[in-house]
Amino acid sequence: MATGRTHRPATRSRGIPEATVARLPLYLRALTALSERSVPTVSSEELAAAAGVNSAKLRKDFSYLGSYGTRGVGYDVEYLVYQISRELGLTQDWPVVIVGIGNLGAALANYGGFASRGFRVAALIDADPAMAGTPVAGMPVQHTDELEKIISDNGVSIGVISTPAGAAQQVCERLVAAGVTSILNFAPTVLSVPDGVDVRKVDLSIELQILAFHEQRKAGEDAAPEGPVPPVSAKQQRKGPDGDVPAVMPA
Amino acid sequence: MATGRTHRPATRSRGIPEATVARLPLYLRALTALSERSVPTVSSEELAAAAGVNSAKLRKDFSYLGSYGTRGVGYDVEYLVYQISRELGLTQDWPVVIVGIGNLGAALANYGGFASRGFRVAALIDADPAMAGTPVAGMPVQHTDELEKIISDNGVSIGVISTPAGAAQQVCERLVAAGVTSILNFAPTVLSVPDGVDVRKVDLSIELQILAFHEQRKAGEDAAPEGPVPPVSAKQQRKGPDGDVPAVMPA
DNA sequence: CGGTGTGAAGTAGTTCACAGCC
DNA sequence: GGCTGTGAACTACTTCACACCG
Repeated sequence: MATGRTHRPATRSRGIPEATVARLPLYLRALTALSERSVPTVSSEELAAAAGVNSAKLRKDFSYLGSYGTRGVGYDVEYLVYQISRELGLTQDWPVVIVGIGNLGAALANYGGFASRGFRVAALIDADPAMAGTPVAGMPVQHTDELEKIISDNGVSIGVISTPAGAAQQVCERLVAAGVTSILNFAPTVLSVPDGVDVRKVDLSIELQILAFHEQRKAGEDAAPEGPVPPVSAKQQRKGPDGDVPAVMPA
Repeated sequence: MATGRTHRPATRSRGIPEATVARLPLYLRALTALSERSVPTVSSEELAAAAGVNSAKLRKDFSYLGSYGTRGVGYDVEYLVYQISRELGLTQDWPVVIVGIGNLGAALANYGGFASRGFRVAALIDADPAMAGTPVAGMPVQHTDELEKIISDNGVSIGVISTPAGAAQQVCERLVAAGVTSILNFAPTVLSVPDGVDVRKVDLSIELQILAFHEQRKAGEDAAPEGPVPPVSAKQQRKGPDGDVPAVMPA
């Protein structure tokens, strides 16, 4: 999964578990597909399969929202789409700004999945004056100087950061100062934000590293390559978890 | 957090909890930064702050890898960098292919964070013959026809899918058939794969939807807009979780 | 002392299995 | 008969708090 989060750990919003919230968009996507094919109802089993989870989990998840199904029948597709959309807050319009219009920022600006879910790209912002004017995804790129004005004029509360790592914290602070309270961070840095501001992090290289970990396991335990980095100083014993770390790197 | 995962739930790789694995790249990044500033040792407290977690969690995480710290002192930065890299399998070279060179694929191809961690982009693949030859990030884009040959010639075991949703499952199947066993999926679809293949999913719009959920809470419970979608038929009672769902949408 | 390493306690999330309703 | 909704059991993860060691 994409990863990281920074959350007030108390006040778990109105009793819906975080893990459930994270799956609602998945259900919503599956339901939307069914809706487009004019399927009137689904069972938890079918919907779970489409969303890639098991049916007990799905039923438990829905039970936090209310009793929206019909025993012996299943769930009404249109009705559930509406309920989940409302729960997620997608029945309203969310203006977002994207800061940092490099390759990734441009990809985000062009990404159709935003508009289709109540998210509206209110502005594209970049620090490079040379980009100003050049349209990306049919919108003009505006200069960072305008950031505060754009945020307040448009009532933006969600910001996307796709700048280089070095610029991210500073951009974050300006966004927050201007009134943004939710941030989606693509820059490979830990952002620090005041309480009350949510940060979600998407980190491409972290995802690959997690895959590499599992991939390595599949390949079987090969001998580790020689250990180039000695420890602080001579030590007596290093206990590896269960017997790797041959005899190479410590002592 | 980026999201989704598809894992053999048994065989939790050699006893390192999945949640810990997901944080190792974070620690590694923080350690690398310290290493570049030639800091010789860190305490769990300092490192935890840099990685954005609490120190108890960090110490527990490291305890799964082995006893790599020194009581009263902290952790040797270089040594830990090596241990975590090795644990994650980053001491070896991982050739990856990126399939689907649209905006996002191009962004990924240009992303520096891959190369710096043992990941090498072995090929860029796209279905559009018009793209063949046009270099992206200094590499030629190759046609999908070559996919199988590229995978086996380069011994690729990790594939990145950044195609449109409609093409993703088919691409996935070809990758798997050709020998790929780990997939990072950016397409907004649930991929189905045989056992033994890992899929991680990064979904931009899901992350925004999760933010919107929390954002909505902060704004306070406003009246929900009128409910445009009636349920299956007239019903007696709908119990919302604790008293929303005014009187509008059911019955 | 100071800071790691870790059992024990606490909390969150998942799965089971079945009562209850359509 | 079929399928939802949910307590109860279980598993995973986190946090506490302190023994132990450099």
